Amino acid sequence: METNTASSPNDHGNILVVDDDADIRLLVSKFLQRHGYHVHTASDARSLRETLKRFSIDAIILDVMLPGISGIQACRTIRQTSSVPIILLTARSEEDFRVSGLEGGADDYVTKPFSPRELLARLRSVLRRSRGGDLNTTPPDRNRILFDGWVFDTQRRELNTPEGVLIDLSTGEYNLLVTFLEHANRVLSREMLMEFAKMRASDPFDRTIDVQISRLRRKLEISENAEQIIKTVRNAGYVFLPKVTFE
Amino acid sequence: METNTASSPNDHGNILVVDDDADIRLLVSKFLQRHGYHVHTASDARSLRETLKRFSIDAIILDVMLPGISGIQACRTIRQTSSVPIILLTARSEEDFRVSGLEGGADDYVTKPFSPRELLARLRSVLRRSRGGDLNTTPPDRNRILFDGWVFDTQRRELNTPEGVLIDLSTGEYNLLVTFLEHANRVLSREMLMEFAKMRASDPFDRTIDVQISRLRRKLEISENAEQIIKTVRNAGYVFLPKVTFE
DNA sequence: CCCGTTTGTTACAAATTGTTGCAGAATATG
DNA sequence: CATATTCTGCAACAATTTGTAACAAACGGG
Repeated sequence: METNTASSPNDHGNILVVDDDADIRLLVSKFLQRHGYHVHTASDARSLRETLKRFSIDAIILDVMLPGISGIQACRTIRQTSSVPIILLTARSEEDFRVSGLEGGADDYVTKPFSPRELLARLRSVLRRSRGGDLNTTPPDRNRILFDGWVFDTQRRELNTPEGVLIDLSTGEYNLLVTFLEHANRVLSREMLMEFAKMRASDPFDRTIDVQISRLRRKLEISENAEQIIKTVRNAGYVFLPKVTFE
Repeated sequence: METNTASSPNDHGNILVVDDDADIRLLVSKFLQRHGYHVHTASDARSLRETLKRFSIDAIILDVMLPGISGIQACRTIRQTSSVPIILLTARSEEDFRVSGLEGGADDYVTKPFSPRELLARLRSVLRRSRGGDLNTTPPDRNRILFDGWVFDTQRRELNTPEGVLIDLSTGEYNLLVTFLEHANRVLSREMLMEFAKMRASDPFDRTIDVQISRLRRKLEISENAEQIIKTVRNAGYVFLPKVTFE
């Protein structure tokens, strides 16, 4: 078991990161430490249990795929003895896990590959709700997302321009935008985009995504705000450029 | 038998949670405890009886599916010796249970998967009526549901626009709206909608639900309030957009 | 049994998404 | 630097999915 409890100026709480991939453990740990959290790590179910026994943990970040045990199982096990907030890390195309994960007692989930910024937002939200004692009362509040002055309401599925004009999005445009927002500042391949945005299976030469991007861009250009939002990366895919703020 | 009587600052009463699924017992217990109730739990009919004998219980939350005994049976049995309020937990597609459950002496029911918020609302309502001593006089008062300024009275089956105009709904429209309200902000497939809204079995190409949605929408558009309420999700189903408040 | 109301069916219109082709941009090649 | 090659943008069209009017069947109250 690794315990990585480097102290930080302001202590926002003890977080336990559980993942069998050492890279991810390290990445997440460093990031959270920089934001004032104490971080413990564990790589399997056994060390998870031990850490929970030995330390007072405020929240757990848990990969759904652990060697030997599913994250859902782990989730239930934890829930038998504790109501500590849990955020699941799910790989793409594991929507089933996300649903059953929430049923299994998780409080929120983040899809890999995730932006640390998003993870942080979710963590804060979960901790806030946990302290308020109403973790199960309110659903995960992933509803308002801001970028470049735009406001996107995921609950109402509406998009407002910086000028406050309501733009309406088709289902496909909505799915695509959500995908970008959840993986902002990262180059997404056409393949990933199609999968995340729930489009139907992609032949290698499928240009559907290009057309959908084109349609989304047209709507995002309506604003005076001249900044480019979705940038093409030749031979790779597309990136969503603006800084994204959750909630 | 488990007894889980952690004390809470304000004591709102002793609740007995009966379910064979440990996860649900735990989830519900924690939640109710956080809201100031003493919680006892039982996993089968025998421990239910024992708990009732040993403690003064103010309300029972009872899963209809218990190993060895139907919740309805349990309900009747309890009623032979007590008039304690009972809330049934029913899985979906157990509509029969809901009806016969109320006949069997239950005071209200909640359909799984349920929001803890809704359960709490029902529990409060049942306790309030119980203390007033008029539990059998008045039907379950799951009556006021608010969304986007609209007021829906399930008892009278009436819907009022934000302007206060009364809209009347047919049975089918009522069922559909209730389904949406109980599962707001969630994409519901046509299949689920048909099942929940008690329409007759659905062939894969049945468009009945679309037509019913269309009819409901027409009534919901009467208000000046231009906001869209039910949104179509292509290839998936429909979502009810507004935030819903039970009271 | 009649009649008004509600619900189910069907057909066609409208909206959305997928496909293709070509023009133009970006990059590689000579 | 000129040209060839590859890749992307997007208009135009095709296919799919949804909206809803219009009609038929089923229901319910006298």
